[in-house]
Amino acid sequence: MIDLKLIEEKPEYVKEALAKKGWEFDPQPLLALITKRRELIRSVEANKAEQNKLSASVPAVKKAGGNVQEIFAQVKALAAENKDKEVELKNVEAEIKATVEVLPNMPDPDLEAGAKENNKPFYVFGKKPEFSFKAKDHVELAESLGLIDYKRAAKISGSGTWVYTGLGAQLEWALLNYFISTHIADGYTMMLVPHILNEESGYTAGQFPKFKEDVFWLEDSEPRKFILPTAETALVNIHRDEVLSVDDLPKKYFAYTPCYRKEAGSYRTEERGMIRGYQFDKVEMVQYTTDDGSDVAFDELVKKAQALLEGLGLHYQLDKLAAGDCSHSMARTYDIEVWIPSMGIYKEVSSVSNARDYQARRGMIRYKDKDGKMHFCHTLNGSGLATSRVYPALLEQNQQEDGSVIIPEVLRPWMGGLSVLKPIKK
RNA sequence: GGAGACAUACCCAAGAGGCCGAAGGGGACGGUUUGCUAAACCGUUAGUGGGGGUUACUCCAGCAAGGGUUCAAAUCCCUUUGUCUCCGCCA
Repeated sequence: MIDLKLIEEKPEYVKEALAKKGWEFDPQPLLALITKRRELIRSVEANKAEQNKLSASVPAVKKAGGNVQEIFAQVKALAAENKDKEVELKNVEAEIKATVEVLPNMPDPDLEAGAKENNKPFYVFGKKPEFSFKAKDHVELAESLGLIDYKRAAKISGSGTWVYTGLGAQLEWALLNYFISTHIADGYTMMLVPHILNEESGYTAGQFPKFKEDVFWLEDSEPRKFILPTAETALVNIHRDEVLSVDDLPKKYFAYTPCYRKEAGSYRTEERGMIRGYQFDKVEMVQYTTDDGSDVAFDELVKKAQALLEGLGLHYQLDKLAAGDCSHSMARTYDIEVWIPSMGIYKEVSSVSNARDYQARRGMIRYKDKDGKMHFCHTLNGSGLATSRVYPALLEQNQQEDGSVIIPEVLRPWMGGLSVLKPIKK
């Protein structure tokens, strides 16, 4: 949520910032509502003060044997007078909220305006592997190595899914273990969270109301609940409606969960295999920081995500996203994109974002500074990492002429020391 | 899933229609005493959100949340949420 005060004080500034995200925002109607709200409050509260004063005098008047009925009538009249305005005030406040809550976060000033095409890769690790043989894509590799069963997944679930089998499952688990143990070593607190969340959690994270169609909803839960599309949604709500102490910040968490997404209509034919599915595994990092601590935290999260990929020895590029490509709730996002040889493109494996106080305002996540003053926290999140693109990249980038795939050294402890995946004979 | 009990400040807890923004205790903080610690004693300790005012200050809301009854609600009624206990079911 954008600070209402800021909109009121610098409407043009907010308007221009949102324009960089491709969002048309006309502050005038909102400003009119804010003025209206203030007028109503003034009038409604003056009336209430009058009512309170009269009511408070009742016991004394009673004791003195005065006419209490007269006071009752007066207060009743005042209340009747106020009624319409109170309703109007409520409506105006609801309207203000509805207007502001759908606005995306403002991008940081240094971001390029515009969408995807203005993203700027600014760091590259490794280089594109060159194959002296005809390279296979990851679907072919996964099947020939006996790692993944797409057919049976379709049978038991449907398209957009897969089953990790045998060493394939072990490899997936090895990746997750590698991520998890790294985060623990870096001092992050491990969390295992519920996968079914209530609506407020989606609201605070900023996924609602705008993206309600993108998640899976449970039909028979009351109130309605949804299945998390990312562990961020859970982690960023852990301290909802809390006042943290400045001494406890930053708080550093990570969680492993599968992520469930509808991905309605987004399937593209070239995105075969596990590039895009309804369910994928991800380890997610989240930090809560002070309002001046989020830039440092952001750099740390980006470096951590990079380090994970570098540990695997995979070629990737680091992208600074243009304003319009940043997530709805985010002021700033860097993507780490791994090279998928068969597709000839880089695909996102990690997205590190700084929400600044956008989520904290929605969820009333605050902290008290040394002087006892209240501030909104800043929240940040970053994947560390999603396996569903790392896995294909790993298979494809590490494939050998004989169809085998080298297992990165960091994963071997969880693979029983195995160093190479070999094709299974049919 | 069924039945019941409960929800008050940092914690425990009183409170049963006006005298309650809320007793009492603990804790925390400050002070006195003390060679230090402990103890004792004294004091402070409702945060928050929203109006108004240059300030002093003042008003409105707020006793889980949302409605209602009433001139007046922590207190009565309804709904929701959460916690606990018992029963059923179950990994």
